[in-house]
Amino acid sequence: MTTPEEQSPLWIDAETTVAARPADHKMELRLWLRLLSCSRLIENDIRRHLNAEFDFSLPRFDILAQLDRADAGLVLGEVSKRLMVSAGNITSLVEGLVKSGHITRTTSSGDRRAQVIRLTDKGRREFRRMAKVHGDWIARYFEHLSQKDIDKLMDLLASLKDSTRETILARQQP
Amino acid sequence: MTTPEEQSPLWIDAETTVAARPADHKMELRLWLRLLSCSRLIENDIRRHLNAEFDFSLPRFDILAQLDRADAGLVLGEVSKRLMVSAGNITSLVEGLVKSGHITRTTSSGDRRAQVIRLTDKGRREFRRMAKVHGDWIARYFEHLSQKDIDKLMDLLASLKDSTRETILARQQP
DNA sequence: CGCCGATAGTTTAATTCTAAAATAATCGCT
DNA sequence: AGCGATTATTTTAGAATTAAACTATCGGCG
Repeated sequence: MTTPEEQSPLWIDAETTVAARPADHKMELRLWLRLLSCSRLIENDIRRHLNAEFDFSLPRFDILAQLDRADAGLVLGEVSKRLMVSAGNITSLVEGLVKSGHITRTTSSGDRRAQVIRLTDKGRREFRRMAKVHGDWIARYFEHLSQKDIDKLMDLLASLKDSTRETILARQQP
Repeated sequence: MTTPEEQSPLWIDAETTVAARPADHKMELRLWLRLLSCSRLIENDIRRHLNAEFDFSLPRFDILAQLDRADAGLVLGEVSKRLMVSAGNITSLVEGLVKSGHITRTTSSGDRRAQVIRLTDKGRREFRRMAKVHGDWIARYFEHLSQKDIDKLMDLLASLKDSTRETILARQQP
């Protein structure tokens, strides 16, 4: 409680835990920034590749990727949720993908508010072609990590995702 | 090294390593998607908060954050590099921050091409006020993780960043 | 049935972002 | 000194993004 911070005071005992430290949160901030920079580094590189080699944008690719796993198609809201982007954003991307012939869009039979989108044959063909190369790029970002590190990272990120979700939820219902 | 992937084919022996496996790269792809979703989850939440509580945008906040650590100010290119966003993007954000009185911008004395930006008193004051709360938000995303997990995650993300950089560099010079 | 709150999408306005071309200044050489 | 390559930034055109207001539909309940 009375503890000075980041200078690593050696006299901190085992009871002086995270919660008991003063609220500087320097460690967590650094962790977040590190996470963000990994993410941007990779995302930017993927975007550049996709543009350069296939003349295709990353958000468009992301939508096709969601659809490739969903044979029955997906409702727009579901796509929005999975990609974690706003609903309004999906509308125009979908419009473009319909126009370019990669997907179809139909009103759900059960619910006339809902729009279901599906890959066309062309869409699936082109997505698969890109996805093959895309998988190779991705794997290379991790190629200097051991399998053990990769497994551990998987675990930790799963925990982080859970932790974050919980935190966000908790704040919405006090 | 010997780890089977998610279908757990028990017959894969110890020699069937990453390199020897067929090039599906499923594991790496999942890892990347998990990293991305942690990142977006947190980033979106921070953005919402900053907007709701301070009526300030995340990219603007990010620029102030860089400047708060740099008393001598920063050259635009350096800001662009650190935030990993394109140079053209910085130009207009800086313009806005100058207009709102949070930063100043002067031509570098040594190099008339370069523009140096610095926090104004107002900018520093307002940034610090926001940063205090911001630090608290961030810490909460990690609050369900042990200190050990946080440390491990720090390590692994550092390795990943290195690995990724190496991969990206290697591709540019064959 | 008929209203009412919730849900699915779209629209709108404004911001953020990128890639690529243009501008301007510096640096390294000869 | 001056030329050519490099570097720092700006401009441009267009895509992606969000929040918030709006429209249409659904589902439940009196």
